[in-house]
Amino acid sequence: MKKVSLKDIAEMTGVSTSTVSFILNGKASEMRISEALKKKVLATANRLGYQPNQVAVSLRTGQTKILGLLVEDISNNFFAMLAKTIEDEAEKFGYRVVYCSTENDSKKGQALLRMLAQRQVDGFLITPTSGMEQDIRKLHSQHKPVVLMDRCFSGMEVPHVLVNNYGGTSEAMQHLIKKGYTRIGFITVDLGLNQMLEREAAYSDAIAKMPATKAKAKKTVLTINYHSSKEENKKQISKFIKSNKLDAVFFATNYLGILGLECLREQQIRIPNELAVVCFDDHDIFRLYIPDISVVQQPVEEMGRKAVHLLMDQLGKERTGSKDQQLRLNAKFVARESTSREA
Amino acid sequence: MKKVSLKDIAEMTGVSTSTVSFILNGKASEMRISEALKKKVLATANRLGYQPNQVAVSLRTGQTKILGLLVEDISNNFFAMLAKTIEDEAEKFGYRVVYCSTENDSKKGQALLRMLAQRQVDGFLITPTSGMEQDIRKLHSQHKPVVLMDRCFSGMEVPHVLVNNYGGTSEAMQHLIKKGYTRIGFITVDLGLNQMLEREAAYSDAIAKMPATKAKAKKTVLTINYHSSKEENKKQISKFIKSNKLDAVFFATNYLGILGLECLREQQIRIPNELAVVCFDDHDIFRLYIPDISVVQQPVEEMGRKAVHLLMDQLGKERTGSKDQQLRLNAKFVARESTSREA
DNA sequence: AATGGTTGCTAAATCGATTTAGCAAAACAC
DNA sequence: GTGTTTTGCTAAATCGATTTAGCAACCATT
Repeated sequence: MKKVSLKDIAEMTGVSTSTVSFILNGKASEMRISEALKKKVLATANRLGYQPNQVAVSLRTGQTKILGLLVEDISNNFFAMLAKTIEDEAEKFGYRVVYCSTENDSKKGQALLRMLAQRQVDGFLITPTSGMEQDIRKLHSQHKPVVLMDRCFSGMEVPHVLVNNYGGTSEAMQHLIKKGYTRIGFITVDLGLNQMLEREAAYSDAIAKMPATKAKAKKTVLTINYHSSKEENKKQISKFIKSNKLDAVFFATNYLGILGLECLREQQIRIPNELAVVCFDDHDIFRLYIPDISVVQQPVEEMGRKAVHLLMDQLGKERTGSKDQQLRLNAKFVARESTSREA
Repeated sequence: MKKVSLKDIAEMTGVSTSTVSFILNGKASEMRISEALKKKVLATANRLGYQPNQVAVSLRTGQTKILGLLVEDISNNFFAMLAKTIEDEAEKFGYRVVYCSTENDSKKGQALLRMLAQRQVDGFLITPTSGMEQDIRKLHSQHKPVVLMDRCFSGMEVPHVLVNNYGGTSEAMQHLIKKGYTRIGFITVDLGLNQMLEREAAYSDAIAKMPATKAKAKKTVLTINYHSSKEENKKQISKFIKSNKLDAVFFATNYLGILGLECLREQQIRIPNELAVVCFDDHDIFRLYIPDISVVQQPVEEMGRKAVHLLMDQLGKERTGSKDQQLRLNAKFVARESTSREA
């Protein structure tokens, strides 16, 4: 059982490949192919189990019907969910998605972008890392359809879908302050990503605006080194919490929060009585933890869907009303037990 | 800035496309291309930023250098980890991996298999669902390289990498029995997957062999409906535990365990004092939970690597010593707090 | 000067589809 | 019976690479 090509069917039925192609692509009547011949060709195609070679189709049509999705780490829940919604949404438009993880390594990111370009993907969906700015600019200048997600570069006119990091963080900070926490720390990561900076800015502003009665409130930030070992980072976190006598801590992203929980567990620090915890970005772990952890939820599905739509706009799939090419979606604070200490 | 092709370079430098192709593929000396010309072509290729069109290359060479990976659900941690190791390992052999999730839907699984075949992937890595048997047989009979992982069909001669489900489960059961638990329940899912059946068989055998002193020990199994709602399933679990007065429960796979934790949390059942918990397959949540959950760890990395190796063997990359085409790797029980009640 | 061997490069086929332009035969018009 | 249309189909170009077979031009040999 070898592979069956158009030519095989053509030879079997004694017609030309053109005719077979027309029939199989539903252009039989348009091309005035007789009903009898159509039936015959369809039947043998079916019998032989013909499956068109997409590689050849792509070469000829110039379309692969594939989108490239570049995320930080596909095994991180946030990106896995994002990938899933994107895949489902893209399918509705007849596109497949191939995912790649950059692991925050700009060399790897560049290599992957190049690889996707060589594979002739029809469009790019990217959660960029700091080193990718040049490459993305280049893609965009070559008129390749590109959409950025979750983060972007200031001053870049590329379409993107972001989250209202500032608003979500502010909301969470208000909650902590209202609950009477005064020594609130902020733990972030040194990737220079602008969504992290926005979250930190909201934190700083919230601290600065704290009622004067709580006079001693001060900005207290720990910036974790992304490439350090887990153990080293846990040590840092525990030292940060203890030496600053914090009563609450805000983690800027989900893996920091998870690492934090691991650290608190080892240090036997009780949540929320000894320390309140909030994390940006929800996760099964936070929902299931005892006590469950207050979080700022990101609109993952909406982000994925909107991103695909922005890309389809560029691919000429003119969905109705494609107005703004740069979106910002709202994040939502969800209060749970981790921020409600017993009176 | 349009796309640059071989032909463009050929015209710019005044040579034929053949020559350019030879040079860019490192066959310059083999084809006795003069050093001067080689330099010139390389220079202009570089200057124009030439990137070969992989679609064309694939069509011509008959190789896409792409492997298709079909898993149950890429957002499930186990499969995400598996995908990651596979991706890394495949890269060493010059292959890219595209992942797809079947979501245990055999229709979707078939559609994905067909799609991957049409895209001319060079090989398949599959965690099959029960409905895929026919399709996989067909692939194998067409001499397409295929490797199954995690599960397989009895009597199928397709290469695969499995886990010693029976051994891992037995080990966990011994542990529970030694700890004095007597009313041990088993919760599985109705997908008819053989790895689940093996785990259940180990459970049953362990119960049957329990010391006679613990006379009342009886097989107590709940089979969850995969497609039921989460709420319905939680209700089932809670009823199962209460009505059977269980003192320990074994979850056959990670999402059941996670669902179980959620359920126990809502029912305010304390672990391990009221109920001991063990789950097949580790997860961040189990490691971080308070108390942390005893699990049977699967050798994910090893499975991924071995699977790629089995596939490479079929692709003729003759790694040294490719002996057995059907592997079974050991699972390891890890005792944690969830199975050690206070005396 | 004829022969043979290198050297350095190219023409053309090929992979498997799509699509444009056009051809022969039949049908119709008058 | 001749001219025009319509019908039903096909030849050939094309996408962008790889690769086989082979052609000139030059050199060396006798």
